[in-house]
Amino acid sequence: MLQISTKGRYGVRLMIDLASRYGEGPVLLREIAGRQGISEKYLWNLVSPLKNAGLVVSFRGAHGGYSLAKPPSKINLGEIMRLLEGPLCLVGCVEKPSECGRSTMCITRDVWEEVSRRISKTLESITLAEMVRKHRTRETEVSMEGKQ
Amino acid sequence: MLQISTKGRYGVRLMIDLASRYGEGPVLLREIAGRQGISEKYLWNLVSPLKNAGLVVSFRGAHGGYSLAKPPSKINLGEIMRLLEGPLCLVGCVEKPSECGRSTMCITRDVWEEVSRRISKTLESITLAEMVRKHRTRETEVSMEGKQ
DNA sequence: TGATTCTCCACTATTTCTGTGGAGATTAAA
DNA sequence: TTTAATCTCCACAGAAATAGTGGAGAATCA
Repeated sequence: MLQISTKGRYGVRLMIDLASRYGEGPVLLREIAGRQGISEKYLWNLVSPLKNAGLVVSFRGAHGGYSLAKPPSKINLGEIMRLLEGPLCLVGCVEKPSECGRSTMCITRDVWEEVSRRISKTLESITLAEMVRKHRTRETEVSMEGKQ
Repeated sequence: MLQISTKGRYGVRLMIDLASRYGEGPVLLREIAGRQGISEKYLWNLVSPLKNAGLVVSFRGAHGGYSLAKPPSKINLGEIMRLLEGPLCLVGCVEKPSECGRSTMCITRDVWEEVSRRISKTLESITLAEMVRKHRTRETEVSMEGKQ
């Protein structure tokens, strides 16, 4: 279906949640789970690869939790998606030259790679900082509307 | 994994195969299957929706087969992919406003829709005619190399 | 008539997705 | 030191999608 999975969707929301609390100390998975409506257990599956890749840091024990490892302006959606969804590639191009035996295939491959490049480029151009800023703007708009 | 399925990949190859024989009468599924290395049976699953959508026409009985319903220059990869992979949308956006209850979600949706738009635009800008032309160019290049 | 070819429904095996369970390790605070 | 909080990790499982097969039947041409 060419749809991204919940891993990518939830993972981005998780990171935006963390980004909007950057500098305020560790955030509990439980809190994020509550705010985002995702089970704490499942969240761990998402935060784990992000931690291994060095995008977030964890603190164990009481008053522990997770924080971004760098400022939100230094993290883009491309790296998050790549960690959670795998290579942002519409076909298994990098790893399997075997698929490329057919000449017709090679022509179509050019197309898939072009599209893949554009997806990567688009996602890499968006940082968590921008997402947080947009989010706050929208929140303000919504609360203003409510008062009219 | 953000990968397109064999439906889309094989389907495009199927259509390029038909396009490169446009005007030469019906083409047998069996021949396409042989050339493309795809089972005849599975090909039917791909050609069926393309026929229902009016992109190809079929001829039954002896000397039957399939042909493009329009010139290759009038068919683009976007419509083929949409028929075989479903809507070219990274999230279930059009059909489910229910998913949109969360405010954070809405911010991320903007991103997914932007990327989806770019994917559509890219694929819609490429016609079968161009693919066939590229294919022939590459074939020539390969045969030239072989003679040196 | 008979061979050819498309048409269509239904079925299955495999893989991926979307989670869940539970035991254990680590740490902060009382 | 004890206790509660919290992350860590492996394994399992149900559900859905993917990829592909089988076989009977209908239409057409020679």
